[in-house]
Amino acid sequence: MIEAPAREQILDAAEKRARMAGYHGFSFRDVAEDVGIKSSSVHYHFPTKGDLCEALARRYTVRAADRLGDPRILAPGEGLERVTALFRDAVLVEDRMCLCGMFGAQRDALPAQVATAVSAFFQMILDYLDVAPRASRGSQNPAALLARLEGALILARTLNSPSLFEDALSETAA
Amino acid sequence: MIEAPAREQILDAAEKRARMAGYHGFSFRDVAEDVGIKSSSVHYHFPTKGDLCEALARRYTVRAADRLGDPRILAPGEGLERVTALFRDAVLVEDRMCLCGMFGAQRDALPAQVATAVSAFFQMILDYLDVAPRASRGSQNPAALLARLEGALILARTLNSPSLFEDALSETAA
DNA sequence: CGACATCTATCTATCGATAGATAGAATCAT
DNA sequence: ATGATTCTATCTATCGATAGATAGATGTCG
Repeated sequence: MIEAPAREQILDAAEKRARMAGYHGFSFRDVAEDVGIKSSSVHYHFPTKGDLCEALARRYTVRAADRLGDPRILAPGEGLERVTALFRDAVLVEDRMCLCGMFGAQRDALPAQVATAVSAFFQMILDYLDVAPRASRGSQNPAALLARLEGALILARTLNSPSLFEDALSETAA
Repeated sequence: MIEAPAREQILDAAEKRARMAGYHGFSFRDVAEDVGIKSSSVHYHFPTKGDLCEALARRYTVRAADRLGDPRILAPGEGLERVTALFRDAVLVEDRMCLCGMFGAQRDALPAQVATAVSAFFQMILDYLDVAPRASRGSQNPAALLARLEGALILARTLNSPSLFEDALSETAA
């Protein structure tokens, strides 16, 4: 069993915690204990909390973009499906909030470097949906879909009802 | 100029901060300084942070319900309009996140009493939309609208674009 | 009425715990 | 043995929370 590099383990632990409790809801010590090292070692890899959370948001964005792939080569409607799948996994598989949805809600309380990285995530998704072929003319505007996905995540998790996530994505009442 | 009761001033300050930074993003001292008293005086009115934030969520729910009124006496489509107006004011007038959207995102890191009060807010809105007359048959399912509003709030604020809020509410691409 | 008691709301001061962050020694790997 | 990494140890600041004192309003009762 090959150990993941410490830097990645730190990011994994920090992402998990940030997606549960938000920027101010976890500490260097929390992350260090999760990984099994000392908090000063976390500071070695990420000098400040802003650095750590900026890296978090960037990695989150890159991973999402990788999974989404090139939007120009998709069948009509598939872009929408792929973005939806990202958020469906967050609630059904990971049972966590979207990292950037969480940070975005707290944007007034974030270091600028983190807020910028979070903006980049949203812009990436919006651009992707804008370029991806639509299923029908005028269907699904990017901002509307993304907003609904972020909100559905909050709703389904708060009311403890994963099925509410799907409800919130359908046009007609449940 | 009649001073508002200390309890209300405390709730006002705490709500403002909670809607900017989340549950862990503000302290008793922050609130106390905003009001111009000592943190121990805040504890007098709200013994624990859970008590304070539960009161926050309850007041938030009552105020929203008051403003929404009785859904049964509304014209078709007006319920939807009224709920939308609530969130539009949050982004355009108050420039703050929805308190319960913020807390909901952090539900894993909240005292149970707060999480329960937040659930009650969402349930109140969903019930309201469910009872209010729809504009057309099968139009707008409650969970979909509420999700989109919460998400639109996050999106518009993160990307620093109030107009994105309206974009996210329209069906067709901007 | 006047004296005593209670209540309300705030204060000062402090608690133990934890926050983010840093310096410098020790250790590990190449 | 050099550079990368982790450690021990510590700092300052702040966290939520509590204790005890106080001032002033209110209430009770002889």
